[in-house]
Amino acid sequence: MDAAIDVLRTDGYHGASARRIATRAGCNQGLVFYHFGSVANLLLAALDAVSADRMERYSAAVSHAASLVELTDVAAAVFEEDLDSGYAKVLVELIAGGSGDPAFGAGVAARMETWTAFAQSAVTGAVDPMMLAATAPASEVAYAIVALYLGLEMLSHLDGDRDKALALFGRARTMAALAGALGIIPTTRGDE
Amino acid sequence: MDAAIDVLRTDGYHGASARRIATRAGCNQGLVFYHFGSVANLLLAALDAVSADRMERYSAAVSHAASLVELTDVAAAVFEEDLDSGYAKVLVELIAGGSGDPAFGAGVAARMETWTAFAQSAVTGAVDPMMLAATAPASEVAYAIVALYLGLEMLSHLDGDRDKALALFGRARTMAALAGALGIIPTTRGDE
DNA sequence: GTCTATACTTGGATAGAC
DNA sequence: GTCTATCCAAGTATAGAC
Repeated sequence: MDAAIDVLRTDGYHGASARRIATRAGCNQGLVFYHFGSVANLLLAALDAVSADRMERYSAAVSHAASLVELTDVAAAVFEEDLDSGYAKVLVELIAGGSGDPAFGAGVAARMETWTAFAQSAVTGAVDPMMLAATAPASEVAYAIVALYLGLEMLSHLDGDRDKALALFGRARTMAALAGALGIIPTTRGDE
Repeated sequence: MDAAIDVLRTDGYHGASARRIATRAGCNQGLVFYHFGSVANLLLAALDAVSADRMERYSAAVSHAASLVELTDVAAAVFEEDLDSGYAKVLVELIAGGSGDPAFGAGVAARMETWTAFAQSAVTGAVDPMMLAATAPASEVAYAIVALYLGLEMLSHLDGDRDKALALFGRARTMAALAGALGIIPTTRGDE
């Protein structure tokens, strides 16, 4: 499974064949089918591993953020981690590659809901309920955040330029600080 | 080329082989290589055709929008068109599938810049320069818009649910109307 | 320009020895 | 559980007849 993640990272969905993964893992190609039944199952299992790993990191980072400004800081930090570590590529490759096969796409879609749920809880925890009521429900905000995050990861590793995306995180930070200074939003967040 | 677009739409990047495209076009597989040299070149040519087609539609729609509210309306309309017509799928498949091959990815990335440039001109045309100066430069806004648009298209055709994305466009419309009513932004836009 | 035929490669998946 | 060996399908690309 580590080999599957590694191959996805370096060779993409297209290159993630049973043979290549097995070679990377230093074992035989037949074992993929013995243990996972199919390559698609192995890739989904790899996605689960990556998701669990990143979710742990995200949860820890978000729980330490006491204000919206700090939240934008951790968002920028984990975003950069995703790009540097190649986890972003793994996710994007699977989302994109999987959209061809309906069954595989459904599996990926189900795993994305974990992330929208996480984003939603982060939003409700960090933003004033009054503010949400005046603008948009947390579920919509969460969906938009996940979509934006995904789009930024795609564009960033497509043109190999992470600076544009990081500039946006910096911009969000500035605006959050401004909103806090103006008293529009609280500078510390309440209990979740 | 029409066949290439059609195959990308129905079978995705994975299924877009020379054989299948040729079959769809009712001709022979060898012709792909005679006319385009490789499958990748054909796909890039198909992307150019789709992009030109959609750009024409987008430009016409945006030029008719006289206010930010109307701009959100046309954005929602063309977004739904993209999903229904399958153009969104073509784009997403190529972006995602192409990220595996560096050369192909570079070709796709170059074609994306056309869209960020378009988004930037739409932003500068529709938003008060004072407002931009106070928040973020048009280039950053444009990049964010393209990323969000891309992410929404991916998520929408991944889970087969366009309602969540369309709800966001409706929300943007409401907020634009609210901002206009409060006098934060002008209700009609100036010359470009 | 378009076709047939073909060489070559790679991939998914299974059977069976150990 | 892991290996070798193998089958079969599908892909890219080219050569050559027409």
